[in-house]
Amino acid sequence: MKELLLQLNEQQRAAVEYIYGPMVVFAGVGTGKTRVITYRIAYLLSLGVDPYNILAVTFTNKAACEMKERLSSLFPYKAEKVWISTFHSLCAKILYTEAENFGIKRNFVIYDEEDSVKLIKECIKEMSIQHIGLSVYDIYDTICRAKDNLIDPDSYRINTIVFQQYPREIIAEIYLRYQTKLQQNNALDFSDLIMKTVQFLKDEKFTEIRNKYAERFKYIHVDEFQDVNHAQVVLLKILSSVHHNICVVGDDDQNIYSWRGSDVKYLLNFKKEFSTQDLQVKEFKITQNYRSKKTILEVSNKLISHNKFRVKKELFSNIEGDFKNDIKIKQCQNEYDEAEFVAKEILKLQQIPEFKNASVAVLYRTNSQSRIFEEVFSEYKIPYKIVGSVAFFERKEIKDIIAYLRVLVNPEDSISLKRIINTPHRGIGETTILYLETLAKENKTSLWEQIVKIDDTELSLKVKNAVWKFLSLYDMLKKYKDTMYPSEFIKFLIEKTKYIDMIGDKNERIANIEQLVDIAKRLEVQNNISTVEDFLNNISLFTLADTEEKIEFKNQSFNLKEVVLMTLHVAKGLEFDVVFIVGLVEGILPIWWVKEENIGYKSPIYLFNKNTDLLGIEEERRLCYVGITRAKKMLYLTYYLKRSLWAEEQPSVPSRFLEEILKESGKFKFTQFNVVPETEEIEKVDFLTTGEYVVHDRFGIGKIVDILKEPPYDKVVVVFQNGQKKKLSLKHTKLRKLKGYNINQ
DNA sequence: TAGCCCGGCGTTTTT
DNA sequence: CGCCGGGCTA
Repeated sequence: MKELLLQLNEQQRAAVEYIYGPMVVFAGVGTGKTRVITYRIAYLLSLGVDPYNILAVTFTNKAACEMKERLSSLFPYKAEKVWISTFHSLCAKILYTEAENFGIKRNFVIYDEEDSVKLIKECIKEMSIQHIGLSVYDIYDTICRAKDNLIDPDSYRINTIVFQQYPREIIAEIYLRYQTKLQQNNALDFSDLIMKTVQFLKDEKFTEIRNKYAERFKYIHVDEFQDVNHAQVVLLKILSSVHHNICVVGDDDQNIYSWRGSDVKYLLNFKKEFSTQDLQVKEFKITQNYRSKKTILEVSNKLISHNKFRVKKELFSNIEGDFKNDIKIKQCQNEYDEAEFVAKEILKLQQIPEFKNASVAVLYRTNSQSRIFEEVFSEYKIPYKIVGSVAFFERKEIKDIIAYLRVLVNPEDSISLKRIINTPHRGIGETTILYLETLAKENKTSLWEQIVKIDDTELSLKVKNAVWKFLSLYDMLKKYKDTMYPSEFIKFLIEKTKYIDMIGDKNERIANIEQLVDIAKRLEVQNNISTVEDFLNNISLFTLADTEEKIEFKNQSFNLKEVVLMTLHVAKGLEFDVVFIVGLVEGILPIWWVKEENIGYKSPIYLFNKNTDLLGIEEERRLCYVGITRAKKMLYLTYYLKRSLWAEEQPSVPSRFLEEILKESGKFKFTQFNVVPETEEIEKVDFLTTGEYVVHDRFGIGKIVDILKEPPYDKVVVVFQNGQKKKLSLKHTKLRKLKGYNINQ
C-alpha cells in the first residue's frame, strides 16, 4: 500500500489519507481529481474496508466505466464489488430494487427526451392552448429544472420567484398533467429518477429503507461535484446521513452544465452544507497540473481569468514548453478550409518523431460541426472516431425496436405503443387511435385496455380485423420473449413483425439494427443480461457519450491513433496530446444566444426560456477553458471568416475568447474583421435586395436574407455576424446599407 | 388510411 | 438545408 501512496504528490496524498468525516477537494484542471478518488478507494480497500460499503458517483457512464477500470487495475478483485455508477443509474437501481416497497410497478420504463416531449404535446393538445410563447422543448426543460429543484406541480403553481411575464399557471397545469400521464404510462423521465428516489427516501413511511442505504454507504465519493443540482445534493445528504463520510471533488472553473440545473454554489458551500455539529468538513486543495505544458496552462489561465464569478487559483505545471511551437492559431476562409487545414496538420504531425503515436482530438461546440470533418477526413484517408454524434439510441429504427420491447414488457406505455402499432403499416391509423384514446379516457382505462377490448367498440370490421391481427402478433411475441436471449429475440422480432421487410435494402438502417444486436450480445456476455427486461434497464441510461462510431481506412500509412471527434461537453475529463478547437467564431463559441450581461448563475430557475434566460458568457468561457485544458503537448485554435448557414454564407468574426487569450501577450499578431463604413441611408425596403449587407448600431453587420411586405410595416430579415437572425422594420430600426465590406488584416 | 406537397421554422450542450 | 405539422387527394 505504501507504493500506492508514493505514486501521489503531497497534496493528493493528504486527501487520499483523510478517511474520516466529510471532505471536499478543490482540484484544479489536470491535477488528478479522478486519481484522488480511485486511489482513495484503493486505499480504503487496502485498509480492509468492505467494498460493499463504498459508493462512487459520477455524471456520465463513460466516467463510471473509466473509474471502474482504473480501480480494477489497482485492486483487481475487490474493485468489482464497489458500487460505481452515475446518479441516474444509482437511482434507477434503487427504484427497481425497492419498487414493491415504494408501491410502484417494477416494470416501469424510462422516457428519454423524445418520449417525454410527445407526452407534453399530448397535454398541451388536451388543454387546447393557443400560444404560450415557449416551445415544447422549453416547457420540457422548465419542468425538468423544476424537478431538479424538487419542486412538484403544486409548489410550482404557488411559487413566486417565477418571472411574471411567463404563464406560470399554464406551465403548472401542463406539469401536473404530464406527471399524471407519466404515471398512467408507467414511465419515469430522467429527472424523475432522482426526484422520486429522493421523495421516497425522505418519506417517513420508508425510514427503514432510507436507513438501509445510509447504513450501507460508509464511504461516499462524488466526482465533478461542480455539476450537481439540488436534487442530487439532497440525495447525497440522505445517503450520507448516518456516517457523514462523504468525499467530493470538483473545480468551479469546469461547471458547464448549469443549463441542466447544476449550480456551482453546492461545491463552494459544501463546507457549510455538509458539516455537522461533531464533524467539520475538511477542505483540500490540489494545484499542480500534470497534464499540460506550462505554455498551454498559461493560455488557459489567461482565458479563465476573464470570468468574474470564480475562485482564484494558482495552478502550475512543471512541464516546459515553447510558446511558438505549442500553440497555433489559424485563420481560415470558411469551414471547409478549416477542416482541410486540420487534416493537413494531422498528416504533418505524424512525420514529427515526438508526435508519432500522439492522441489527437478535434473539439467543437455543436454536433453539427462534425460533418465537414467527416467529409474531409475521408477525403484525406484519416481514420477517425466520433464520440456521441447523432445518438445511436435516438435513431428511428432503434427507437422502434426498443418500443416493441417496451410494449411487451409494459403495454401501458402508450407512447411506445402508438409508435409501433402501425409500424410497419397494419391498417390501424390515426383516426382509430384517436377514437380509442377518447374511449380510454371516458372509461378511465389505458389505450392498451381499449385495444384488448376492441370487440366492444363500434369500429368497422376491417379495422377490428387489423387490431386482432396485431393482438395475435403481440401474444405470439410475448410467448417467445422469455425463451431466448435479447439479441436473438430482436432478430426474431424484426422477422415476425415484418419490420425488416419495411426497411428493405436501406443498408444504413440494417447496419444500425445489427449494431443493436451486437450491443445486446455484448451486454449478455459482459453484464450477464439474459432477459428483455434486464436489457431495457441497461440501455435506457445509455446515452450519447457511450456510442462511438469508428471509421477506418485500409492500406494506410497512418501512424497516429485514430483522431477523436467530439463536442467540448463530451471532452470533459479526457486528455489528448494534440487538441484542435475549431470554429472559434462569435455565434458558435460563444454560442449566439448568450448575452454579455448574463454572466453568472441564476438559480434556481423555475421557468426559463432558453433564448433569454439563464445562460451566460461565463459558461461559454468555461467551456472553451475545458477544451484548451484537454491538451497536453499542443493546441490549435482555428476560426474562419465566412460560414455557411443553411444555404447562406455569412461573415463571421473571431471569437472574443481568442482576443482575451492574446491580448497583452504580444506573442501573436491578431487579425480582426473590420468594416470599411461606407454606408447609405435606406428610405424604403424597395431599395433593398436579398444578399445585400446592412449595418445596425448594436448588432453590427448583417446580411439581408428576406424582405417581407407585410402590413402594417414592411420588414427585412437580417442575419447578423453573431449568428442572430432578426426580423426588423425600418420604421423602428435604424439600418444603413453597406456598400461593401473588407477584411482588414 | 396513407402518401404527398407545402409552408414555417429552428440554429446548443447530456442524464 | 432538413424536419416537422397540417391539409389535401387517391
